[in-house]
Amino acid sequence: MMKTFSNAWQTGLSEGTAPSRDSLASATVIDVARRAGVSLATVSRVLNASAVVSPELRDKVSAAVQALEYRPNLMAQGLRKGHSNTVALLVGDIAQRHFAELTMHVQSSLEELGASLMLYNLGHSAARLKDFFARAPAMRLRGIVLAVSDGIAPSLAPLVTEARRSGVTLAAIGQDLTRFGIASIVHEERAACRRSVERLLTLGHTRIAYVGRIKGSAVGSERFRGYRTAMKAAGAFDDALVFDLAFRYAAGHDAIVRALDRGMALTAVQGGSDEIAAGAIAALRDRGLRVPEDVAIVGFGDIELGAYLRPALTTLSSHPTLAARHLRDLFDGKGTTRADLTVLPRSLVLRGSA
Amino acid sequence: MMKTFSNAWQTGLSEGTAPSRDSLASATVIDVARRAGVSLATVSRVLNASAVVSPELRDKVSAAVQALEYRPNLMAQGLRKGHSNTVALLVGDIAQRHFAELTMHVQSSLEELGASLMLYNLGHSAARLKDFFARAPAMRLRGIVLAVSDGIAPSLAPLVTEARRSGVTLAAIGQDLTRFGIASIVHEERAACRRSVERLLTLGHTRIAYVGRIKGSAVGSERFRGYRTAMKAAGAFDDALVFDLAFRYAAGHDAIVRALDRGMALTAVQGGSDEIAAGAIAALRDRGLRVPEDVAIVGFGDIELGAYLRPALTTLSSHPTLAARHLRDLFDGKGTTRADLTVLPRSLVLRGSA
DNA sequence: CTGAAAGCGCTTACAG
DNA sequence: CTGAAAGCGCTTACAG
Repeated sequence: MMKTFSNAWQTGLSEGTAPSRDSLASATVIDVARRAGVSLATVSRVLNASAVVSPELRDKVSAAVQALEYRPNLMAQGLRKGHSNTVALLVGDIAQRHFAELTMHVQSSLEELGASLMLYNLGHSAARLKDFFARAPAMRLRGIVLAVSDGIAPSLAPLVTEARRSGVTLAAIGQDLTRFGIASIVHEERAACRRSVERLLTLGHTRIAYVGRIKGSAVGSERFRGYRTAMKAAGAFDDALVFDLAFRYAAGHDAIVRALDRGMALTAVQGGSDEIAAGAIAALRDRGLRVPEDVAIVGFGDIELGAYLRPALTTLSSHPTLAARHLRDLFDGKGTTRADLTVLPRSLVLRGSA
Repeated sequence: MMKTFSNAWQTGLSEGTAPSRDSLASATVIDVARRAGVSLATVSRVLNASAVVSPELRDKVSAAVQALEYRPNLMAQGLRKGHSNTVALLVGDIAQRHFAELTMHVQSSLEELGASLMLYNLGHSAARLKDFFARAPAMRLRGIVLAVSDGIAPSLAPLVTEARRSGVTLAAIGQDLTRFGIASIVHEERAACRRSVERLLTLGHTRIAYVGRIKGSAVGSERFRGYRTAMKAAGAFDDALVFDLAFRYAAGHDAIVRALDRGMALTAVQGGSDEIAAGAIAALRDRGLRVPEDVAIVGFGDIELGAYLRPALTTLSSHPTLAARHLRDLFDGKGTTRADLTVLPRSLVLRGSA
C-alpha cells in the first residue's frame, strides 16, 4: 500500500544534498555535452535510447546528467517533435462523483505513460466545449479524451477533422463515438438499466418511475431506453412516469416531490444516477414514505456514498479503473488504436433500497 | 445562465465554413508574415500588442491571421519565454467532494487568465508528491497550486528553493504555508470548529466525539484543535472521544461502530468532514439510534450531499468559489503577490442533524 | 558509433 | 514604426 502516514511526508526530497550549481539557470543538453565531452547528438541519443552509443560515452553522459541534475525541457522537446506530451481530459461535470473518480484514474494512467493530464471541465455547457475547441489547436496536444455524458455528437465533426489533420489521438469514455471514428470505452447502459427494471417488474412493481432522462444527456437517454424497453415489454410504460427536471441530487428530489404532489401512484424508482436516487430517497422520507417498503429505489453507478445511505442503495456497478486502464492501452499501443468499441459490464449491486 | 440544453450542442463549431488550406500543417507566423507582406517581428508585435504598429500593417496582419486560421504554437512561445502557460494543481484527493469542487473553480479561474490546468492527484500519498517534485522541473510550469490537507510541510523546502530559482509562482489553498513564503488561501478551521463545539456544549452536550483528526492531516488537526479548546474550556475533554481511524465515509462509520461496541456514552459528534458525518449517521442508524434525538451530528464543509441526507446535515460552510477567485487575483496581479494569508470565514449551516 | 548543422515556431534586443 | 537576425533547448537526418 501507499505510505499515507504523517511521517512519510517527511522523507520527501530532503534526503541527500542538492549538488552545487554554478549558474541559476537549469542545465541544458549543451551543459551536459560539455561536461561529458561529447556532442549534443550523443547526449540526446543516450537520453532517448534512440541509437546505439558506446558504453564509455553512455556512462560519461549519465554521470554528467546526474551531476548537473539535468531535466529535459518538455517544451523544447515538444516543439521539435511536433506535439506536446499532455492529454486533455474533457469531463462533463467534475462535481459529479463518477466524473471525479474517472478523472483520478485517468490521471494516474496517463502518468504511467509519462504524459500529463490537462483538465477541462465542461459543466454541461455547450459554450465551453466550443471554447475548448478554439483553444486546443494552440496546445499541440498529444490526445483529447472526451468523458462527456451530454449529446455532443452534432458539434464533433470539426474536431475530428482537425484532430486527424494534426495527429491528435481522440478517445471517448462513457459515450459511444465510434461512428466518428473515435475509439470509445463505454459501460453497458441500456441493457443494464433494462435488467434492473425487469427485476423490479419481477418483484411485482408496475408503477416504476424513471428519473434521469436528463435533457441533452446522451448517456441518460441511453439508460432511459433500457427502462422503456423493459416497461413496454411488460405493458407498463407510461410517459407520466418519466422525469427529467434537473441535475444530480435535485433531479431526484424534485421529481418525487412533483409526482407525489400530483398524487401519482408509485412503488419504485429507477434513478439515472446514484445522486438522483439519493435525492429521491430524501424526498420520499420528507413525505413520510418508507424505502423500500413503500417505494423501492435503484441508483446507477455505485458511488461510494451509496453504501452509506440508509437504507443502503441498490445500484448498478461501474468500473472507472478498468476504463482508465483501457484508455492507457489505447494511448500506449498506438498501432492497434483503431476506432474500437470497448464495453464494460454493469452488474446489479443489491443493497437495502430495492 | 449557461446554455445546457440539447440543442445548444448543435451550434458548436459547425457554423461557417472552414477556410480552404493549402498544406496540411498548421500555419506559422512565417505564413502569416508572408501573406501580410510584413516581417515576423511585426506579426508578433500585433499578436501580442507588445509595440505600436501602424494601423495599415495591423489590419493586414489581422486579415492574414483570420484567413490562415493562425494559432500560435504554445510550446514555441513557452520555449522562447522561458516558461509554459500551465499551472499545476496538486490536490490531496480528488475523490473528496470538496477537492473536486475546488478543482472545478480553479480550472475556470485559470482559464480566465488564459492558463491551462494540469491536474495532479496526490491521493494522500507522500510518494506521489515526491514523484511530482521530480517531474515538475521539466515542465517549466507557470505556477504550482498546493491544495493539500496533509501535513506536507516537512518536504516542502526543496520545492520552495527550486521554485524561487526558476520563477515558478507557488500558492496554497486550504493550508497555511506562508511560513515558507507561499501565499496561502485558507478557510477558518480552528475557530469554526470551536464555535460549533461550543454550540453543542451550550445545547447541553458534554459527551461530544471528534471524528477526523486524520493521521497526517494538517487541516484535520487544525479543526481538532478548535474542538479541544472548546472541550477543555468546558472541562469535558476526554481523549477517548477522539477518533482518527480512516478516510472519508468509512472514518465516520467505523468510529461510531467502535465507540458503540465499547459501550461509550455519546450524545454528539463533530465530524472532520461531511463525508465523515454521513458515515457516522449510517452507523448510528444501524444501531437503532436516532439523529439528532439520541446523537447530534455536525459535519464540516457543506457539500451538496448534506442537504439531501435525512435528517439534513448541520455543517460548517466553505467557499471554493471565493478561494478560486483569490487565486486568480494572485496569479493575475503579479506585483502584489506577497506571501499573504487570506482567510475565508466558515459559518454554521443549521439543518436537522444537530 | 559519433559529430556538425539544420530547424521546430516563436519573441526580443538591436539597428535603422 | 519596421525588419533582419539571434536564440530559447531540443532531435534528427546527413556525413563520416
